[in-house]
Amino acid sequence: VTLRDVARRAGVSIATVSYVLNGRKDRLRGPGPEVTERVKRAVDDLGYRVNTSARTLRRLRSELVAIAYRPPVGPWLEELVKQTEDFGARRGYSLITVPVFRDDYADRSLQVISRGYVDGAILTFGSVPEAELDEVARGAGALMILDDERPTAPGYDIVRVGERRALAEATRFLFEQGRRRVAYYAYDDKPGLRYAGYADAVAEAGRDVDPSSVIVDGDPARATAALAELLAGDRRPDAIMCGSDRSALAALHLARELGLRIPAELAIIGVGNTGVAELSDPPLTSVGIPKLDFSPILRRLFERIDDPGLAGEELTLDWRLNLRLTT
Amino acid sequence: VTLRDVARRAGVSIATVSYVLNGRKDRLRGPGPEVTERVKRAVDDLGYRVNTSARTLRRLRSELVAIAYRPPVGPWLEELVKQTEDFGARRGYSLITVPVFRDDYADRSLQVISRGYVDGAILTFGSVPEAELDEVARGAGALMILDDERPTAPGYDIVRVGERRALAEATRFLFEQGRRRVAYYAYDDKPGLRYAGYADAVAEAGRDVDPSSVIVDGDPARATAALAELLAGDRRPDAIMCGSDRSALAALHLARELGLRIPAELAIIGVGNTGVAELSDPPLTSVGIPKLDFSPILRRLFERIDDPGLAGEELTLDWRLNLRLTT
DNA sequence: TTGTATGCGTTATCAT
DNA sequence: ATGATAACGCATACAA
Repeated sequence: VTLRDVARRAGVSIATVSYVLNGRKDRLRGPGPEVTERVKRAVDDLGYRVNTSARTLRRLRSELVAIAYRPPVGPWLEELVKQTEDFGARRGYSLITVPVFRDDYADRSLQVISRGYVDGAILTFGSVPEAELDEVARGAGALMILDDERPTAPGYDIVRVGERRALAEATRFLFEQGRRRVAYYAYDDKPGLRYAGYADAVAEAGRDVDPSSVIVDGDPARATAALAELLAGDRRPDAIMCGSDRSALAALHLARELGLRIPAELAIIGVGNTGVAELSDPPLTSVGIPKLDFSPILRRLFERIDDPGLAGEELTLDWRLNLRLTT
Repeated sequence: VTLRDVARRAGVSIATVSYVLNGRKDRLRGPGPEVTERVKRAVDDLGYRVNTSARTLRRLRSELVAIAYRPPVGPWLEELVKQTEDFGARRGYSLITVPVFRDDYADRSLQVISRGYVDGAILTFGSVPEAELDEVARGAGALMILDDERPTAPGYDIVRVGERRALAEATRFLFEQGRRRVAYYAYDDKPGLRYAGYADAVAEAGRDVDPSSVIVDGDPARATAALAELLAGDRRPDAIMCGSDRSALAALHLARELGLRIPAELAIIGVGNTGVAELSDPPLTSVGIPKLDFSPILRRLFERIDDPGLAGEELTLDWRLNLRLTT
């Protein structure tokens, strides 16, 4: 059922139906109340729904933004999604999210972005494989890329969080506290920027990274087992820099089971500064933005949707150390 | 840059360009290699990308499916998303997900589904407010609704899991084990079907629900505090039926901190039968489908995409009690 | 105030 | 084997 059907039924033209439903740029008021009434009834009777594709084709706007993400999701992403939904709704936009589980499907998953169906998109950390990014970017609408390393370019904006610097800073803090053996513990498949920041600080302190006190394992169960062994061993660390709040909470839990006094015998720092950090017992010191406020990013994204010609800008969402009771 | 630009550049008609890029219904082989080559180069040179809206308008297919969900997400949804991405990819489909945070934005969030832009959608539990469902359904393509209560209808399929029955069964199991005081513990804003199942079994056992041993609180921190108090009190339960695996793990944790022997002094059952249930220490008894396999649902969804006239069917994803070491 | 007619970019049909 | 052309459904400039 299309506009034509409605028009026929209401005894008016297609243009009038469209006018009633969406108004017109060149008119202030709508058609007369009697016509309006007839049209609206016809719409209801027939159960007319606008055809998104036709409208988008005509308007060159879909009023849709997307967030690409790579599972598993954490509270951080959830908050971004929520704020984007809020922010967009006020401007008449809807939000979809695009999960990217596997690199070999990534191009297909991202087509909805790379083929320009959405007016704007936020590509969160790790959601787009390096190899695909150019391809995605050249076909997309407004783009906001969350990435610490990728260089800026004219077509899009980039958001930095300074992971590496922030983790170095946190690790440095532990050394300055007088900690001697600072371990690293993360649920990652392989060491990344966060580990690099840790390693930076270790090197800066004039030490070598001790491989036996670095646990990087994508499988939480295996990682936990390794950590338990480390904590029970004779070269027990007196601090753990963790790759996430989740792993930090697990470490905290383990440490308490072993009866270690926190932070006296063992300091723990997480990453993300998610809500659970504040609520844990004891509250967890964590690296991250103090308050999850993405409005600068969203403002900029919608600016760019309105004006695609904007130069590429570098935004920043500074991560820093949020001290609580585990350090 | 459109097909016309490419055609001009390659010195062929737009029909030929389309032919090269997508084949034709009425031809088996493609155009000659020389033309093909010219067209492909023109496409590369100009950076042509198909316009999704135009294609969808013409084809009456977007090759997109959606999953609507209500945050927070659990492992269950993540697995569904992953399997859908896999399943769809084999059929040339991409997946988007539609988060629905707030009921007052729900209609807007769901527009991408209700306005028929996706060929099919899975509406997971709680993602669509009751009041919106008809509205969404009438505009959508193929629909699969995960819901235990909504009646079947000709336009879509419904998946039942039998939450209420399954929770009653689990609770009954606890009574049959000889447990006397079975508490209920959930991170929900208000009692729902799961609680109802618990209450059914309590009534069936000829008892009254003891309000002091029912903890239903959307805030995990508050809920945990309440449970701690309950477990420390003089009317300590000897079993806890939990509303999720997550809350069950928290209860398990708490119980162990209090030094309770599990399952001798306290039995715990979770819901979801997620991966963590198997991996916890001790492994958690949990209500859910034994293995997260959504292929029957997906098969049916795509069947319906191919043949929208199909009658409404009732699928089932039987939840049952998966016994492990906490009971 | 309402209607007519055009074009958005594609694909499918029919003609060459 | 390739091309011309007519829709797909909608929004708008322009005419009435």
